[in-house]
Amino acid sequence: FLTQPSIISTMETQVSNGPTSNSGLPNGPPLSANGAADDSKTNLIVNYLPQNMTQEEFKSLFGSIGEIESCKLVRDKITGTGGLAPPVSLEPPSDPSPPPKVPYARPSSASIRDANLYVSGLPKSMSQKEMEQLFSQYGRIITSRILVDQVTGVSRGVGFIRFDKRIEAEEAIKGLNGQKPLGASEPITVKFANNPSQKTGQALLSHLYQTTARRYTGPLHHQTQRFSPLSLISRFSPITIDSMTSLAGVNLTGASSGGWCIFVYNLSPEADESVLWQLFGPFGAVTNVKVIRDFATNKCKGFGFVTMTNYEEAAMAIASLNGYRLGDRILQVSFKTSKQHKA
DNA sequence: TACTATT
Repeated sequence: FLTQPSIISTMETQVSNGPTSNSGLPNGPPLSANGAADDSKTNLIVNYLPQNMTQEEFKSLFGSIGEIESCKLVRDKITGTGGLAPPVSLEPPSDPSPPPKVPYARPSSASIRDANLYVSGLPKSMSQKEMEQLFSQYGRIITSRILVDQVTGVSRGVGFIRFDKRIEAEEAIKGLNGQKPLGASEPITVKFANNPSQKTGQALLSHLYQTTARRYTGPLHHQTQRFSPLSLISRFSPITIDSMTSLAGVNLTGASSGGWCIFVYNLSPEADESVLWQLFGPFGAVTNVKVIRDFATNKCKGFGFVTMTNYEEAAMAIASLNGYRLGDRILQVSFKTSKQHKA
């Protein structure tokens, strides 16, 4: 049931209002006091659906369980890809009834919107349970997650907490943002999470910008280096670099399941993602670029990150772009290290 | 001005 990782992420939970009219049939949805359909026990939310699943496939999946009154497959507004949160309405459960295999959809209301928090700087040793314990003092947690490296399974120090109510999330930010968890050496950052569809749009626009810009600006001058003999840098194998940096007391964290992460320093305040695409793209497969910006000014803080799939191409990009003059600045480019630069 | 992280 799990999907392949993709740059196309699914949309934020979007719960339909479900059935609004009573069918009048013996098995129809129960009515609340005001006569409106009570779908609290018949409306389900289903996450992590395959992105290519169709409405028909989704319906037939649940149709084998019971009669479906209505169902909706929620798709990303921008990409049209599916994958999340179609409310399904089934006949009311018998009493007593077994617990549902998928959670009931919560009734849609303004008070539960924007209650999702993004947490970074978590100690790598902190478990999801421990994170929940930290946040549970501020309210009822609906969902939580800690992002992990897909290969090693180790925490990336980043997670999500969705509270039942927005005011609970606000209180958690006030209480925990910038605070050190018990025993932690670094403070955590707690903020409202981005809406996934926003990020999807940004990624698409970056890509679009990249491909469109290339089409009209013609070959970049780095492009020839893409075909340079790789044997020249073969002595810089990952193992060699690892052993060298271990001796130097610097940990490389450039390598991960997502590819090789490159640290780019001395970007101008006006730098944006497209400049990183243009600089690194000619050297090979670039899967991600990120310019780090100041929250208040939205200006680049002087550095960014580029992820490249292949080690040889990443090494060639670093060898070529470290010391490269961009405008009036000399770039410093290296594999990302785990901590601050050491001389 | 020196190391992110957005299910």
